[in-house]
Amino acid sequence: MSSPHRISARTKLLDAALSVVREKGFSATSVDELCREAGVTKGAFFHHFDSKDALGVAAADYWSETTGEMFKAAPYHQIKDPVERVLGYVALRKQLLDGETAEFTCLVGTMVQEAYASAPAIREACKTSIFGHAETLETDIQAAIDACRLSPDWTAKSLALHTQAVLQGAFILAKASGDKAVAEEMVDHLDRYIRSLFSPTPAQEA
Amino acid sequence: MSSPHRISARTKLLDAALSVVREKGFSATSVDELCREAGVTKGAFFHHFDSKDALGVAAADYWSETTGEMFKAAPYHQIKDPVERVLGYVALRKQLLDGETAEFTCLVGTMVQEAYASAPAIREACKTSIFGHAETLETDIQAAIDACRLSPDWTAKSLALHTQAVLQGAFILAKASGDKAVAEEMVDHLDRYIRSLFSPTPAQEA
DNA sequence: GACTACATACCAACCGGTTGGTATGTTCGG
DNA sequence: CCGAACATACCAACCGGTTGGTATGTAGTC
Repeated sequence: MSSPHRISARTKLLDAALSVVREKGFSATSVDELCREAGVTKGAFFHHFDSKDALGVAAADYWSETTGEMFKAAPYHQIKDPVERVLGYVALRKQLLDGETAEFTCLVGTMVQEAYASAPAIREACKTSIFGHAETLETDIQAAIDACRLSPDWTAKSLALHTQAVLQGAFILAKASGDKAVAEEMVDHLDRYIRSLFSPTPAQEA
Repeated sequence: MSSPHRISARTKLLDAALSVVREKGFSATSVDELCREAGVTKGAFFHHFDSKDALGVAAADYWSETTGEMFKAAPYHQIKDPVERVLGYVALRKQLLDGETAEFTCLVGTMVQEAYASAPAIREACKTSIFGHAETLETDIQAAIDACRLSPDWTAKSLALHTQAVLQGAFILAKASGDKAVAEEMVDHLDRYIRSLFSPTPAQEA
């Protein structure tokens, strides 16, 4: 896997894929362009990946790994109160909406839109990435449900997925408008919704 | 515009674009395939559209028109209570999650992901479509705010856009999982959020 | 007979993928 | 410790098919 070489062509190609695919989409990105961006030749590409689709799968897995490590190391995990921990995650996601559009949007969310029907392997890798990340949130949400002694008519899993849906939708609106402020407002609504779910309401105090 | 001919090649091409682009994405859809699907030749294509990108813009506009008419004729508009009218829209969106994935997902949401950085004209057309549709909701949301005598720290516009973000995100999760039930759950969360915003809470009864 | 609405035939550029090859390890019997 | 046998990582050139786009022809309508 990790050879003692400086930086392998494989890693350079995956890094190139993260930036180029997020800017132009998967099918609009050519293998030649990926190689140019990575500074390697086409021979190197097809030495490491059987096909362009295989690169797509590897890129999704690479995305899961790198972002997974980043979220795992994030400070919000140290918040004691489980509700505040969930809100800490949301705050982090808002904070991450920085820089150019292609830099804060989601690789797998972009790819799955193009590949869900034509490239089953890519769709599966994207599903694993999104739903796997949601699972890391699910634990905290369940802890918050337990701490508040709620018996909601929604599940921790569905709320975890909802956060991902809001973020993916926010990315689309940011791309359409060219304005990340819109995405920030969507995250604010998500924050408000989660607070409402964990705040006692008259109806729930039966 | 509307010639007396049975169905013009232009319309056939636009209809073909709606289905093919939603299934394979914009750049993975070739002009040849569009022509094949529409049953016309390439000459007809470039007679009606200056370029493939121009077809993309026209398809986004066509999408705005057709879906716009559909929503305008929807029965939820006749609901008297403004809050229930907004919830009626959400219920309709949930109801529309039917059939194959490519049949209920959003053309412009799919296209803008690929074109936002490389095709400004397409991005603009998609922005107009999404934000224009949100505006039709904004009116009802504002009426609901007024009817409930709320002074919220969010705007009717941002909530209208939030509904679109949730829906777009729900489409992505449905594509990734291959399961529209996930999308339905996301819409349920949206419904719950909107109800919470228009329900009086202890904090707001000052 | 001019104009619109298409069809036919074609092209240069680019696409994903393959080829034959080299340079640099790594393995292991003697 | 040596060197044959093999593996890995990469490169430059090339291939057939497809791409978006064009040039030209033609049937029907005002």
